[in-house]
Amino acid sequence: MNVTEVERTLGAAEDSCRASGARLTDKRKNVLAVLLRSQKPLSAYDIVDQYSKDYGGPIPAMSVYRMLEFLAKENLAHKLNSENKYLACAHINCNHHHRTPQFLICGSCNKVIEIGIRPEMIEALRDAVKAAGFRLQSSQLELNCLCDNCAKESVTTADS
Amino acid sequence: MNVTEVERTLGAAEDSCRASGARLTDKRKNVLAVLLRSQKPLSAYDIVDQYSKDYGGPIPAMSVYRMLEFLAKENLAHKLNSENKYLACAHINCNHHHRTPQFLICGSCNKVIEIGIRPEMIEALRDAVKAAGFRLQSSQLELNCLCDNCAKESVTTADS
DNA sequence: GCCCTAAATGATATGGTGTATCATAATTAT
DNA sequence: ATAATTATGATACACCATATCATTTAGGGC
Repeated sequence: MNVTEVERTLGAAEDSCRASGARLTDKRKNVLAVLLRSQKPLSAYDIVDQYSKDYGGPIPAMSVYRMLEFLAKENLAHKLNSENKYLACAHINCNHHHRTPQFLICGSCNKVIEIGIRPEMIEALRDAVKAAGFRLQSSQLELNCLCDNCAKESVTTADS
Repeated sequence: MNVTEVERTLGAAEDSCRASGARLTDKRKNVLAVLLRSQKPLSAYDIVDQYSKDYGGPIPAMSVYRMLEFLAKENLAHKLNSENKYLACAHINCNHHHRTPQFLICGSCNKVIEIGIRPEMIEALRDAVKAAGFRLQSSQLELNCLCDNCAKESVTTADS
């Protein structure tokens, strides 16, 4: 995400927090900015490193964890449970109604995209779970994939 | 799983390994037995602890990781990526054709069951992923759920 | 503005998780 | 029997996550 987009998204994040009465402090905003500028999901310690590069001073890992927790609660960031990494929500700008996201994770280049699977499909999943004697609590899915780019390369590599 | 069932399942595991030319050593079998006797998924270090209780001596964590890797490759155990825990495959005995499993994880009591979602649903998921420019690599899903038992209790608690 | 309270951040310590590396033991094949 | 492969042990270390207590900062009522 380029600088302009980051700025605009941070503005939207501020609006969103103002609306919900949450305090988007400077450091929380900086952590969000680090996520927004990253092309890939980051671990808490990745963020610590990048933060100190971007903002000229260290930040305690403990604080980063807390800020990530805050951002997740405000729906400004998501946690990838399968990787223990974090990424900015892809819809901070949009006025989309917020649905639980699904993530496609490229196992080769680690690129991740956030999608929204058709609600009917989620409902079918919910039914299947119910039939097994459980209740679906979260429809956040983290799917192990290859992006088309890496899929193409692996074919090329295999052929050569 | 009771003692008799464990014995029978270990026998099936031996058959399976013999068929594939893999070596199910005593310790690997013991690790599998620990998983079979457990009602819940175990971390590698949980297994280290339980192993030393059950077999009267310590086992290096490093070895447990390697044995789990072996068991997973032989489809005798599965890894829950979202929890970094392991459980025995539910179908070692059955002659089921082996499909990629899906797991329902109770967020309250940590009970986990292994299910097989209808292939058509998996295909629909695969299509949705493809439409987003990715290819689904694994159909192993780990779904955050409540088991009916815990769901009932939480309702009761809420009412009282 | 001042004080009080609550919220946010910092500092430190600690435990759990996972892997790299090299050494040793056991198994298999020739 | 010996060599090669595979399995296991031992040690070290890096990373991940949280608990705890101290300190700073922000907001609300006066």
